[in-house]
Amino acid sequence: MKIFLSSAVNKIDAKGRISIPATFRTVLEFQGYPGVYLFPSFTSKSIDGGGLELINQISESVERMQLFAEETDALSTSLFADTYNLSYDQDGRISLPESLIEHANLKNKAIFVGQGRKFQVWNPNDFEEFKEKAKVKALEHRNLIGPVGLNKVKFEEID
Amino acid sequence: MKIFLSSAVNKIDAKGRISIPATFRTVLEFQGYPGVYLFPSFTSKSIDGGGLELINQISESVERMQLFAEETDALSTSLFADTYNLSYDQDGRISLPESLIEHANLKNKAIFVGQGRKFQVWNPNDFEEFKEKAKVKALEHRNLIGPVGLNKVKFEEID
DNA sequence: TTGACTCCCATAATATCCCATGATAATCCA
DNA sequence: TGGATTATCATGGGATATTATGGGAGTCAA
Repeated sequence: MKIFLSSAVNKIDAKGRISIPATFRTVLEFQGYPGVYLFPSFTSKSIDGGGLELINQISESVERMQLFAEETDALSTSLFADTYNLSYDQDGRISLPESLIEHANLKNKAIFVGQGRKFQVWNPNDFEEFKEKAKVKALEHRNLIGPVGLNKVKFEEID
Repeated sequence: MKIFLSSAVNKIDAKGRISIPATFRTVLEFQGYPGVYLFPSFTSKSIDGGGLELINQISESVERMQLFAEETDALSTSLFADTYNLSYDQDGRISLPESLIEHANLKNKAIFVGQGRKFQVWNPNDFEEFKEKAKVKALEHRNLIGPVGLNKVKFEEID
């Protein structure tokens, strides 16, 4: 199984384009579709991204939930209304929609952060901040982590 | 799998025409028919829209209720009487019927909102309101969804 | 005629295609 | 092994295509 690993800072050029890291494109194409799915993260000022597998998981779970019509509308709106399916050009670049740029506070650089099944896109500064805060939190919970000193911290969102 | 994703605000021009977003047209045409099905939403002041797949799903579920002939009649009447099958011109525009415009309180702009297997058309202002409420409602269900459900952060040591 | 509705064309903004470059990484081979 | 060649990648920019939208001209019915 191929997953999204490591991170990379790329430029947003004058036309608003940004390269998706080649390693991420490999994963996306492995999933059977030459494009990427992006939506604002619910929990942070960043963009969540993934391929076919991610979007399939989401829509299947919506279908399976058997909600009342009203709730289905509400749920599928907040899931799909801000989700974009962008196909990248032959150089691997996409142009991000305005609403995602705003949500993630992106200027002229963005960092792609691998997170296994999905990845995130951050303003590099905001991500550093997030990392710092997370590290502090981790230190507070040091006793849960183990006997050895904390060298680096790996961040991963789980359900 | 092609589904209705993302959202776009388009203008209703002096002649009453409005463009269906190109991405939505792609989905509609993928479903095998160059046209769109529209009907007033039961639960909100908006228009429900979709292609062949949506209308097939609806008629199938109506037929499955044949046991209760009377109610089926009532239901199918209210479902189909206000459903319009509009084909768009070569520029991708339709003219909305008066009854739908009224139901959705449309003025000179409308937002097309992707919801997976269907989409909705709203007055942009009304939609903003709905979206806020939808977010709250959706959060109640999000933890059941899976990979993007209410995320916690997991801390883990690596070398 | 008038008004409603096509079909067709014009346009401006944007997105995409295609090629060039410089930097870095990978490969090769004497 | 080390130096040179080749690939790969991110990025810049010109050319082209697509999209939303405005408006003209033709059709049809009342």
